[in-house]
Parts: sequence; structure tokens; C-alpha cells
Amino acid sequence: MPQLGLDLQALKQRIYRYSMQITSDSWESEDLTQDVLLKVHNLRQANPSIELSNAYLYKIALNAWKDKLKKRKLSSEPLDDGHMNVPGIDTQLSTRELLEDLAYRLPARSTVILLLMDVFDFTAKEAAELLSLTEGSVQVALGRARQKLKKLARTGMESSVSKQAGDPAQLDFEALVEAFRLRDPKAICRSYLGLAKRQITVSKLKYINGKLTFYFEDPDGNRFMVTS
DNA sequence: ACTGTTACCGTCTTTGACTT
DNA sequence: AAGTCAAAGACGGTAACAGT
Repeated sequence: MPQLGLDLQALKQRIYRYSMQITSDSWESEDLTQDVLLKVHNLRQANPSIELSNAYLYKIALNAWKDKLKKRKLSSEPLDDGHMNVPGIDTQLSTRELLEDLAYRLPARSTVILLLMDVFDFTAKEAAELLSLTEGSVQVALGRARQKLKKLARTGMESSVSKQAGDPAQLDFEALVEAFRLRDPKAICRSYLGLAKRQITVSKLKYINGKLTFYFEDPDGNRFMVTS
């Protein structure tokens, strides 16, 4: 029975492979891998001499996946909720496209709130915390932004806004992460739009162990993760 | 006109007690 | 153990008002 070494990267890859077998979904697997790594970390802290066999590791992953499914209440909630990597089913694509246009018409703060809550499924509380606002302000700003979004959708976004004006020069992942770190709505907006222009999408954004974790996807389909 | 805050309301989820 | 149900809490939305 092969023992798992302390090489975190190797361990992560192994768990990811198990997760892919269980979930058949890359994003779910990344989530599951994070969960399992956390469980393994806790297990090791509780018992440093614990033997983490492959079978045991697989069991942990499987149980974690079952827990996830339970919480998600599969009967009432589609599996791809909040995820945008399901081929052919991109329910949030229109929101994303509208959002990118909207970003040129709304204040940065409102756009970022819409981005966080309607695209990345942040709660009002989380968005408020990130932007140093009250929950009420976030909710109202969101409502107003949504109204504007609907209005623009109704009018067919008739004038495709010129996206050249004001485009910043240095727009990369670090800029976006830094913008989030500094809680600067304008910078977040700029960086996000810059990436969108390069056809690089932030396909997922979530808190993992208290840190913001960004999942990017480039035009070639390459996916990578950046943690703030 | 725009933005932030507060109060209030409706909906959904969670939790605990109770019954089968 | 499993199912049911009511209470409590969390959450999102809206209206009204105030400040800039």
C-alpha cells in the first residue's frame, strides 16, 4: 500500500485525480480537492502519524463529495448552479455580457456589486465586507444596477458602447487580485474589463479558508487559479 | 441626480421538538 | 430512525428619507 509523502503538490494532484473520477467536472474537482486537503490537514494536526493510504484518501474524497451533494439538495438545485463551465449551458453568459457593457454606463461600485453578487454568488454581507459598505447599501445598489441592466436589455443595448475609451494599459491577473486586496471598486472594474477584452474570463471567485481565490480561463481553454 | 442608510416585508433555510 | 411541523434566523428586495 503506497504511502503518501509530504509533497503537497503530489498529494494535491492525487486528490484531484480522485475527485475527477468522482465528479467528472474540473471545477467541482478543484473545489473537492480544496475540501479534502483541508480535511487531511486537520487529520494530520490531530494525529501526525496517521497513515493516509490511497484508499483512505479516496474514501475522504468520496465522503466529502456526498456531503456536498447532500448540502446542495440535488433534487431542487441543478448541479451547475453558479458554475459556467458546462458546455452548451451557460446560463450566466448573458448576464456577463450585459455586465461588461453595463460597466461602461454604471459607477464602478455598482458594477462590482453586480459582478460579485450576480456572477460570483457573493452574499450581500460578503460584498459589503469587501467594499466596506453596509449590507443595506449593497442591496440597494444591486437593485438599482439590476434595474438598469433590465432597462438596457429591453432597449437591446442599442448603442454598443465604444470600449476603447479609458482602457487601462496594464491589465493582468495580479492587477485584479491586487484591486480586490485593496478593495478598490474602480480598479476591480478596470482589471475585470481588461481581462474580458483579452477574452480571459474570471469563471469563478470564492472564499477558501478566508482568502479570495480566483479561477481564470484563457481563450485556449487553459484554466488556472490565483489566490489573493 | 446620485448614493447611502434605515425600516420593514416576504421568502427560504435551519433547527429543535414531537410523532410515527 | 425517519418524517412532520412550527419557530427562529438569514437573506434579499423595496420604499422613504437624508446628504452630497
